[in-house]
Amino acid sequence: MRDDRNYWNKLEVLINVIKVENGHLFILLFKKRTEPYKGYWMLPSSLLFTDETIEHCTLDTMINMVGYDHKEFYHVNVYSDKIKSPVERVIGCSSIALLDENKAKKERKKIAGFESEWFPISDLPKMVGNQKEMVVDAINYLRNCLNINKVLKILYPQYVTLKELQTLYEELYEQKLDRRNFRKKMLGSKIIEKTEQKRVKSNGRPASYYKIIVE
Amino acid sequence: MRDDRNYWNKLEVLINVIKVENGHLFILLFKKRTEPYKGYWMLPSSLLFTDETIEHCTLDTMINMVGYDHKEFYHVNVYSDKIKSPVERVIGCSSIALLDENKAKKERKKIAGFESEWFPISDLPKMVGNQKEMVVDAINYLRNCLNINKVLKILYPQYVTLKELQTLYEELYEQKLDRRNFRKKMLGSKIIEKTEQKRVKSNGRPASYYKIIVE
DNA sequence: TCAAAAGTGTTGTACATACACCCATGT
DNA sequence: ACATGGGTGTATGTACAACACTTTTGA
Repeated sequence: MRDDRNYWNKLEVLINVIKVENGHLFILLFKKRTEPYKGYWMLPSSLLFTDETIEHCTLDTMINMVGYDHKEFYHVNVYSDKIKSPVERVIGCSSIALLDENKAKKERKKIAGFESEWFPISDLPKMVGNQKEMVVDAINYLRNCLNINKVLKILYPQYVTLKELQTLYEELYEQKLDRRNFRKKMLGSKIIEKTEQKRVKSNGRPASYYKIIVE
Repeated sequence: MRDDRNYWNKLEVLINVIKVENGHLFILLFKKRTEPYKGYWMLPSSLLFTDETIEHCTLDTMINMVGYDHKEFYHVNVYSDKIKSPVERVIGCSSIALLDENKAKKERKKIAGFESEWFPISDLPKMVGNQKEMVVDAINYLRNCLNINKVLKILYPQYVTLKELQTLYEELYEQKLDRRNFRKKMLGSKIIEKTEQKRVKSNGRPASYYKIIVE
């Protein structure tokens, strides 16, 4: 039992909380108020208790630190090489939480003592340790490993305009698309369906809302 | 420092060592010789030392337990919920090692005391704990997350026949393909290039060898 | 000369691209 | 009436699917 000590390690879970707004992706970061890295931004995270599952710890962090009632997470990667704290090595276990549009707009409970802000994924602030690399990994995971249709269904549980979808595709895959061809492709692929509702605000002609139909 | 104890956890790395033979994928497993799960098969694995990186531990396991000089690994997932040992929870950190065809044929040093065998990925034996699920996850990762062209380049560093490639595609994506269309697509996609060499053995007409050209 | 596997060509269809004009609304 | 963004159609090219016959080898 004594030489078990050689195998003790600390872990923390880190969450890439991601929302969409007008087709643009944003990530929720917290400002660090103590040294080291005072003033830098960081992912929401918690240390993993002995015998606790990573899933449990992630959920707990989401509720108690981030303030969303959200249960679906996607594991991205594990980081054991970079040293965040000068005292000891902590293994980082990073995941993605994809918020649906309505949840992101309304439901968050702000937690006292944590200054937080949404950042566009294309314009991240200075971040603690190797966490910027973690965010890049998470976005790549979103892009390459997750099924785009399911992602859309999660982000837009009710309805969405074609403009928003196109912006999202363009941002995610980093290429401009022709509006007319994009529309044809989306409608032809049977993953969206026109509704009778229309967007109310808007400058020019009101856009129709479409429903995402997957599975 | 004392209450740090609440955060101590044990980790083990596990490796899905995968090779290809005649277009079919195989995984290397070891037979467990002690209870619990005596006689069941398991992934090569080691406990992670304090402060050791996962990458280092994985490499070490590859050399000392598996017997290949192999350096490229792809992280798949982390498992903290299932209990493999009745005594305490160990967090499993699983990765893939894709062996190139020649290495898999020749270079392995057998390690004393470990009975091992290659199993087709479609026909796994009874396995320790939740490890069969880990293998399924790894194959899905190979299928969905890794770039197929790079995978081919790794598996076949020198040359390959179109038949082998087609078998591999069919096994990985679980669908039959038309031989003529497959050939046209591969040759048109510029990822392979005909060589002057031909396969020597073979029953019927000898197949040309093709070189995989990526990047 | 036969069996076994490799190699080749044509045609129709579906999908992607490129591009220009009309429509519904708020100001 | 005009500015703003939404919505539509057509022509062309490219990629893929379906399909049957010929070639090269070993036995």
